[in-house]
Amino acid sequence: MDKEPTTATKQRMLDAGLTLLLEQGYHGVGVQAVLDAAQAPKGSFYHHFNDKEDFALQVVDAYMTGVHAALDASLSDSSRAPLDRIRGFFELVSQGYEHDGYLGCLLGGLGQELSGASDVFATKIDWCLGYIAGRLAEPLGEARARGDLTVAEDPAVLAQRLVECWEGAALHSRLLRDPSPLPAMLDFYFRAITRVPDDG
Amino acid sequence: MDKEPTTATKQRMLDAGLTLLLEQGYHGVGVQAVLDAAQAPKGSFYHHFNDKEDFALQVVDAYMTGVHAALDASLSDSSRAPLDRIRGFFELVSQGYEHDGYLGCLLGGLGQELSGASDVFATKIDWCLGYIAGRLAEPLGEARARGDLTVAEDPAVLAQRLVECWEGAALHSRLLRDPSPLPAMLDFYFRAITRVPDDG
DNA sequence: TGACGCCTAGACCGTATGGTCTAGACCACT
DNA sequence: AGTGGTCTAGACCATACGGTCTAGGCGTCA
Repeated sequence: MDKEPTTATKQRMLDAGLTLLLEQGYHGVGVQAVLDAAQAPKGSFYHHFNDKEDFALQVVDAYMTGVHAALDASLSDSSRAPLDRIRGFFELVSQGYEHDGYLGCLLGGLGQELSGASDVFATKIDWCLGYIAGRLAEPLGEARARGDLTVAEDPAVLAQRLVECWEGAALHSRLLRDPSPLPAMLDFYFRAITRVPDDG
Repeated sequence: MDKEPTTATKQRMLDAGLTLLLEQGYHGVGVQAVLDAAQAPKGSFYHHFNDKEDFALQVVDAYMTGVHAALDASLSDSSRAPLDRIRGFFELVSQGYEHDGYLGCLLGGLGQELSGASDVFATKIDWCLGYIAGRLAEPLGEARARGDLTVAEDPAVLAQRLVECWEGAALHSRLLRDPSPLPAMLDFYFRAITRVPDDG
């Protein structure tokens, strides 16, 4: 972590960028809008960031900082069963969505918008989602070792599916501006990999 | 179907729009780019469309025309089991994705990009995805009636989950420019609602 | 106190954008 | 032949965009 200290102005711009990019997307947000929201002049923007793309990438980094924190907070709690830890992670994430008015996931949003035209973003977002899946694979492996799972698939693969499912539910949540698809999808996913389905 | 006949020029613009919007998104595509791709002058664009938003909405309609065709073609084949018909639908959709270079789903793309700032688009895309889910609910209901399902949930709810799962896989496919998440997700989903998982 | 580096400040620039406007080609109908 | 509607054609406009540039405030260290 040999990062420079990140001045207050830069942090304000990143914070504003997080909100604005989530709501309006990359091309929907002008540099000026970030400046206005962060109460900063243009000079500061181009002092701290090479260009708009660099800015957005750093916003993604800032977003991932929060994700890391949520992952660490949830997955390390060894008093809970592995699958419960995963659930805890997504509950934290959901709380973040609530705070933003249920606009879904920044990674999904920017990924959809930019990955068709920008390899840089496609690679970055894919890496981020893959990282999350990688972290979730560990408790999934634990769960399998404990015999909690009723499916035999590689935990890494199961984790990929989980993240994909979540992103799909997050899109629906964004369209509805409503959280309901999120826990519904989690329930569906966990039932799929654990309990034998019951047709009662 | 009391639609006006849609001139060749208008159709060229819609076709170009489909490709361009899928690749670059709404804000990433200028009207001029559509004009160039369709070899049409600006006058034609604003003759056939009120504005850029109207154009994009009509591109979505054109996209849905293809979806309807795929739904009709797949779901009506009563010689196949209901779940096989659903699989057939997504196989057709996948072929469309292949044709476009695995850029995912236009509905997911525009939904993510625009639904934060435009209620019109949010509502429209949600309606489209809901319509697809509605169509898929029928064969799911049939499957349940036949005893093919091992879950008791409402077919409409299961169909919602399916569409969400698919959109999540389509995003991953787009990021990777690779189809592999699509059949993987379908396998996961169908296993979840049918066969008892096997830990062999 | 002078010099240097970091950061703020905002005027300014070239370009591309969405959208308008007028002119005219083409076709059907009378 | 004349007329009206549909569609093509592209010059044109105001604005907003991403990005550059110079100037100045401010703290630090010699």
